Amino acid sequence: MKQTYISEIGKHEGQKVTIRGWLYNKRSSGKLHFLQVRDGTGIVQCVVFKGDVSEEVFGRSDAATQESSVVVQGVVRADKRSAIGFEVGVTDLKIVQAAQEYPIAKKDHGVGFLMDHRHLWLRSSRQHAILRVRSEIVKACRDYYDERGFTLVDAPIFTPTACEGTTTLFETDYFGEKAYLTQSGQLYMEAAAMAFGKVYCFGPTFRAEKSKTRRHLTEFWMIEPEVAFYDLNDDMDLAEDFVAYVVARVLANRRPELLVLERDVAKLEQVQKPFPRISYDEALAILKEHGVDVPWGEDFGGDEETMLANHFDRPVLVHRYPARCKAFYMKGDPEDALKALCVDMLAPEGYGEIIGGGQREDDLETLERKIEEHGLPKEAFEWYLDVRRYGSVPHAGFGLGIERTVAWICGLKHVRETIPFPRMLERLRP
RNA sequence: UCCCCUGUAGCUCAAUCGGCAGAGCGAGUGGCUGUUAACCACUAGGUUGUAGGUUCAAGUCCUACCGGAGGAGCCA
Repeated sequence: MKQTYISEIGKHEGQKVTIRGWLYNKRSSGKLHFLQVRDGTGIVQCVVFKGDVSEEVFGRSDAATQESSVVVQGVVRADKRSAIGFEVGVTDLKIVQAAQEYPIAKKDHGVGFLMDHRHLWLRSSRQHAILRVRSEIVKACRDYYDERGFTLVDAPIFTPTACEGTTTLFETDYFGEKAYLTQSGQLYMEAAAMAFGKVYCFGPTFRAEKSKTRRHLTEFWMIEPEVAFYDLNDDMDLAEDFVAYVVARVLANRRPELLVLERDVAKLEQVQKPFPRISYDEALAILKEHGVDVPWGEDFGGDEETMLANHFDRPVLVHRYPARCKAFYMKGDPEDALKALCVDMLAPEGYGEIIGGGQREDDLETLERKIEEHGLPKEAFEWYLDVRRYGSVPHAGFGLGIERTVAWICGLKHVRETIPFPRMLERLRP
């Protein structure tokens, strides 16, 4: 008999179906066994009544252990007591494999234990919901650019040089030469934008920073659009429209998962265009109102970002930071040489920076001077300078960190749950 | 790299002033025809992270190391 997925079970009321999955939990009451069976699309209660099945089937049901793989046959019936409105009256049960004693119990576990068992933790309903939201976010990101004439141009993972300095990169041996795992595809996207106009890349990036916070991973995913002939304002328009679109998609397609996560959906529904846009100088003024005095030229710490974000009910764009706390390729503000034409987007509710980007320096001589000022080896950037030698145009782009975005939309305390197998300062396995 | 907390049964935790290592969950056995982290009864389960030290006596105090957690800094 053909397999029926639990998500489709309501269409089969009164029919005999076959469900293949795993035993999520079991309760029993003498002659009745209540098997909670999950198949990846949902969980359904399968009721085994001693009077309805053979001695063998009832015995197998009695002996079935948590997370054993099973094939259940039975009749779908509506039941008001069920969370999904239906249950299955079992007629036959086969055990594909009888699971050993399952390490993850129904009650409390510490984070360390759960992270050690991440490969099994993925089966729990909460982790399941988070990764379904992540999947939707990734799809929404791709759809957004694909539907707007962008071309996906994948950036390399192995890179010969750092964007700026080598202290935060993972070094590898590349046939006797030093290579680094990429920390951004941006420089390659700039070259690609001059070929295709509108491009994006989406892939993993790596940072060897010894950061031990709820917002950091050593391996995380980033989507980086880059557009020829865009200035800073175009860039901010794009970032705002993009983030509003992604949030709307999750609200449209993943509400049940947000419910499982007990996310305050009203806060997400407020994420509508336009987003507030403030300059770095205005941000300093807001911080001062809250009694925090950041000297001009300093970057914001986590507390300051949270304070700024809490000032608004939706993501806020902060633009024109001091040039000295930004990368060499950022274009200087023509109205104030001390400032860069850059923008960060801070997520609400203390989730921090989810986007960083800006307009790039498009003048050859200025860029050469900046590379020198930053003490970077010019020969390594010759190919990048070529982009300015042959038909340079104003252009801009940004990078959005997927994990911080997932953490924000799901309302999670820590980014470690937003990626299937997180890589962190003290954690490489499983 | 720094600061702080922490390590006791498979898991989550308790153990008063340094004085008999205990509970819940999970597991096993038995019971129960509507359970929703089911419930009830019984059973098993321990080199208290490791190595030293102080003491009549250390899970408890001290030192070092190892693991875990939170925070800071770092962080296109």
